Amino acid sequence: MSAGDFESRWLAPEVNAVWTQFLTVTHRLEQQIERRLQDYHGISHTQYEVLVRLADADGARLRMSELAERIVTAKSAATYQVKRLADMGLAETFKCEEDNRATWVVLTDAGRERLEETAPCILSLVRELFLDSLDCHQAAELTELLTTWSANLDDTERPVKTQ
Amino acid sequence: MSAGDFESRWLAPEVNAVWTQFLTVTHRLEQQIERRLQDYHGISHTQYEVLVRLADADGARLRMSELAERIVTAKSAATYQVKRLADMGLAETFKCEEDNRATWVVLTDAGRERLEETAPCILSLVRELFLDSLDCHQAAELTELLTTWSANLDDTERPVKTQ
DNA sequence: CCTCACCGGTTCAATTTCGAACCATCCTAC
DNA sequence: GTAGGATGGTTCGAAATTGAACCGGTGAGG
Repeated sequence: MSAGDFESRWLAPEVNAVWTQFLTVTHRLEQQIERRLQDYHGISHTQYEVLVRLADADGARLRMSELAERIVTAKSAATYQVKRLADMGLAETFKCEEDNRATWVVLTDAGRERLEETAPCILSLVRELFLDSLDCHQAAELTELLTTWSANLDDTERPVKTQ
Repeated sequence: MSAGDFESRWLAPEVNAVWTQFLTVTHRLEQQIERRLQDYHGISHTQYEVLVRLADADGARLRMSELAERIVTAKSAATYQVKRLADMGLAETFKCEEDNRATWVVLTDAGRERLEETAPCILSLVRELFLDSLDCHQAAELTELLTTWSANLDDTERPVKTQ
């Protein structure tokens, strides 16, 4: 087996270490956020993300599909979680007038309140674990990387039609 | 509301963008890996990770707890997935002689074969989506960041006893 | 030796996620 | 118009994950 062969089948040790550590760090990060959110605010990370995305949206409302895309889940998972949030009184749905197939998801007042209650706690954790470690230079570098990765993901998801 | 107050409750827009994009990118990355693994190799990402960690381990075996820690899941999830892999003939368990409570998880020959079959496909995806975008400088920078984050996670998980 | 706290694993119920199948609506081309 | 494909959502069943409860085994202190 040649060196080139090796490289194409497996990863060079240093590169492999980066990838492994990346997986580990992201999972542990998610885990600690999840735990904090559950313990202190009785809400899951996904549910929190829904609140955030709604609050960020124009008129605090989003079509179901758009929401699913923004929280990066299957549409069915979005349906499920929105129903759950509706039960808690934190979100509501109503029919879209322009397109009878579509449904709007809206943040309720209670939802916004809950978010404002929850955000500081969770954001301080994010700062502590993730953001405070970035100096200006690193933040810029990371932003660039994230943008590149994002573009890669787009390309792979909808493969380029090379005419 | 003062600027400082704002900063402590919410995130400055640029920083917020980094965090949001980080979440999005990591989720989409996981999703595409998962899909590729399922479609082409009928195995989940978690199961693949188990195979990888076992193959990396001394003697291709690991205690159940150690395995759970390395794939970053609850012990019960490790038990479940190992059972699943055992059903597929890709892993086996046996009692630990030194400690009657413990169980070893071992990679079988079939397991190693399956891994060698699967790895190139998935690693090429990881390269394409993630690794190839890193030049030397960025790789070094990312490694440093990952190490810092990892340390942060350690600290928060087992809070420092400040005497 | 006991006792008792801790540790390694498993079991269990509850929650969440996914994709496939499905329904209804929309829209374009004829 | 209307047929047929695409689009927005929901439903459903299967699989995975979690934490709590639990069971033995271990090992340190009395």
